[in-house]
Amino acid sequence: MAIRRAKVDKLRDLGIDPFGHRFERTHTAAGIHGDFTALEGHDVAIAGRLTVIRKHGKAAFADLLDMSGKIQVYAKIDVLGEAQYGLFDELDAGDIVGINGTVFKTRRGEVTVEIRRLELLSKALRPLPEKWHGLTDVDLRYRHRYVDLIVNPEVRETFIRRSRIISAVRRYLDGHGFVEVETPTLTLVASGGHARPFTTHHNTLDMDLYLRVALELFHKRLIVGGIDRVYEIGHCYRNEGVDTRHSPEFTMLELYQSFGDYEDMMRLGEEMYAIVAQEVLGTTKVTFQGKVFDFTPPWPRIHLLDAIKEHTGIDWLQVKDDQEAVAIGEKLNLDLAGKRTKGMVLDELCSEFVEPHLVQPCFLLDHPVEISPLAKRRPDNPELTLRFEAFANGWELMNAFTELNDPVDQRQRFEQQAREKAKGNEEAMAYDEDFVTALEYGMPPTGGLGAGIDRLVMLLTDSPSIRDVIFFPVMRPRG
RNA sequence: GGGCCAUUAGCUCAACUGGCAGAGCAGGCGACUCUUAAUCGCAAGGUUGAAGGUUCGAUUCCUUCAUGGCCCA
Repeated sequence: MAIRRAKVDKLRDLGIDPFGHRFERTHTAAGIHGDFTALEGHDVAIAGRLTVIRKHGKAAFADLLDMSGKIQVYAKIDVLGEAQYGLFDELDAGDIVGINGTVFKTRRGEVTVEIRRLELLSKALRPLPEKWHGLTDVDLRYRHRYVDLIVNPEVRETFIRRSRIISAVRRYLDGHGFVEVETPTLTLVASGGHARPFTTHHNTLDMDLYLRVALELFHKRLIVGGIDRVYEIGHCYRNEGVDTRHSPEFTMLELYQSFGDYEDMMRLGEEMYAIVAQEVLGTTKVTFQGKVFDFTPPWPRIHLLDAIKEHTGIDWLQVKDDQEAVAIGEKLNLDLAGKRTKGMVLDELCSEFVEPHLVQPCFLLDHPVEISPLAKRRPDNPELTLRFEAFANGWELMNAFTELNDPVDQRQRFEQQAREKAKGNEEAMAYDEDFVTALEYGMPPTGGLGAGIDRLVMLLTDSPSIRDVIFFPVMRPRG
């Protein structure tokens, strides 16, 4: 660092600005590789970071990295002259330069730009990590993502693909008449999801606020207001543990369609995933960590209680109360610490005995009402709801229902959730009085769907950890 | 929250059973006009994550803590 700083001073003394200005590019690295036959012998202007430099006395090679990839550049004293070659000789790996030069191919067949004019655009004061092994320490990769992006090309590819996935989702929904909306992240009540919220404080209003855990209740207010089809892709925040599939700050897609139901959402969900995979990967058969998941619609529909019966032998509709549910859970050796209600036992039963079997994309249908406080009851069995969750690889990918639009029932569901909370379920849903008021004005029958974007990106980029698809995951400060 | 593992030079890693902390790359100086992990020579680079303990002696053994990873809840 001290040496690099001295170099900066030396360059300034020579009248060279170590932190240059605008540079007009005509080509990118990948563009030159792709169009070599037409470009051979022609002049190009490129800019980027020098990642390695190989000096040979009065000539030198270097690799220049721009967002499209790498291209070799060649500096020769005969061509550049003493002054410009001297500048090149002063450069370090990591420096950012602009180059005007001529495209040619070396004797070894490498497409290269012979430098005719060189401009230093930014001096690097810190050295890049080792050129062969690069940066592998995951802690450092997340903390210094900018370095990770410079030295690990697959990281750039992953995040570019993330962007493509999200635009494909937007294109699909825009094409189906959905209106993209933005709703508050700072809220008086954090409801709509089963999670503990983050709290914060507004100073001038002197009030506590919560970061949203879901988009749902604001979207349904918009449905009440007559915006027939809405969607939002945005961050939600859940104050809970961190592992390879959970991040406290994550990206959620939610969408609501008036006059529809959960059958519409199933068709929309499977079609959207298939189309996005097709657009981004060119196939609906997705390879993830050596396994292949086939997202081609239609996905199998599995009734939740059938799956429970199949994997545990229990007929859940015969379970009368919390006490009996807990007894069943204990008999199956479930860890029910703090879980004392029918809903919590069923959740546990499901994660333990059913979800691990849901490997290929499928829909799990018709959840009991006690774990679905925002979903409409089935007309043929009011103990069940018109709800589904989509699964693949044992992961929950979507959660959707025919939305509950009866304000009286909604009020009772919130009250039931409040009782759950009183019994120790910290993830029970918060009571949102204003949302019930909205329903009292009348909400049309509506199908709604929520999906974790990060998990979709993980599947489509073959990333084993959610932190591989979030640029700057939450980290503790280094000790 | 629990278990296991890791933490040594800017980066990637060594250091046998407790006995002088080392290498490659990067960086410095020098040589070299088609290299691509360029090559060759020279010199330099360290609070071994932190604190404590055992010991004549600790990178190594023990305890606590910090950060991260994997698995479990």
